[in-house]
Amino acid sequence: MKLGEFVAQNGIPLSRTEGQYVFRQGEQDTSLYFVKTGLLKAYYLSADGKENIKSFILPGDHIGSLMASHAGKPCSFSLLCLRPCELTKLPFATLYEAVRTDPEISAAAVDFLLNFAMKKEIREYELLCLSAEERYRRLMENTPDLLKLVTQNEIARYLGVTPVGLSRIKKRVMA
Amino acid sequence: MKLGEFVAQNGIPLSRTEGQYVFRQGEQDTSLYFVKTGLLKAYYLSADGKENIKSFILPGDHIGSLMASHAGKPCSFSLLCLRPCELTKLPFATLYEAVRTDPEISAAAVDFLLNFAMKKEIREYELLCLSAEERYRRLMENTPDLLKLVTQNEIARYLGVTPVGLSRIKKRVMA
DNA sequence: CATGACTTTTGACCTGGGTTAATTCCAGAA
DNA sequence: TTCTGGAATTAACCCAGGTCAAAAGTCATG
Repeated sequence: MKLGEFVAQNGIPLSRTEGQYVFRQGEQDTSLYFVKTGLLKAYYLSADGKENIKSFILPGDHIGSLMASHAGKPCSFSLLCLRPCELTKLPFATLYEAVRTDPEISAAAVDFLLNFAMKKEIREYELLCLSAEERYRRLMENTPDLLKLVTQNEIARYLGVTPVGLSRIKKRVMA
Repeated sequence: MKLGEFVAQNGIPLSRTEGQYVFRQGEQDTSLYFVKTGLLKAYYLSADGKENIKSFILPGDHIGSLMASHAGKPCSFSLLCLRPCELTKLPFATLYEAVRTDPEISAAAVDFLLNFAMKKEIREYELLCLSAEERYRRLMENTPDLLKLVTQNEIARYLGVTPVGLSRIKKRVMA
């Protein structure tokens, strides 16, 4: 993919150890991050201290705060490394600039965004239409490997239930 | 916006009366629709007959099935007119072609998709992190006019609760 | 004014998942 | 092998919202 080359040439390598943040909710971070190795979680922290996990980010995936990069607002979520990570950091402005001047990059960006939008639609569908149990079943089918990489606590926060709730769902599903 | 011109020049005008479908879940429809006037709802129908409303589409908004247009799958939701509608239909392939050849269109498409992705992120956040009551409060604040355009039944299905549930939430919120 | 056909509200009851707190399970350190 | 601290399970209790069914609005039409 042409976009991959662009990122490799214009991005800045970045290492993070387990437990380090890439950025925190409320901060201003206008870069995109492409994951070479490692594992991260993007999560919202509510005013009353509840954590909700937006997504897990695996090698080959990418992440960044659209709110911060494109709308000039603070990041609405935090990005934390669950494993040591090798990332490539690309300032959003660099890509946005390239979109205006390089047609090939621009077309690649459109593809990139189309895929991104489709993923978001699927997640929206799952949250709107499926029960927590159905979401858990889907996760088991679609990304069973993820279940081994993160704690059940985190799976729960990703599915939109508490760890206690997920434990009950598991029992029910296995029976 | 440059994209608006492109749509006006390359799109096909389309009229629909209240109650007519633009496309139905399961069909193959690879066009984007830009709303001039009217009101539509995009909704999922589950196997057991439950309706969940993905979004309401107002004048100035746009809609289309990414799954169908970009991934070659059938539409995952239906698009129904709640009022007589004047639309502009633009085959996705036409736009996609233009993206490859016209840098200006391409850049506009990137902006378009960025805005789209941001909206999706907000909805994802609301569904993941907020209770039905909080979602209702937000809706009242952000788009109070919508409450007058559609039935409470439909508002409920948009918020992810039943009409009965919403009636109770309303009572609670007003008190 | 009366008649349907909705839409909304209410009531009774049920259930999935939240909350809190106590256990039980580990896996790694000593 | 034994500690120890976090992860997961279990139990008891609670509540938001679901379901079903009845009642009460609402409103266009004859």
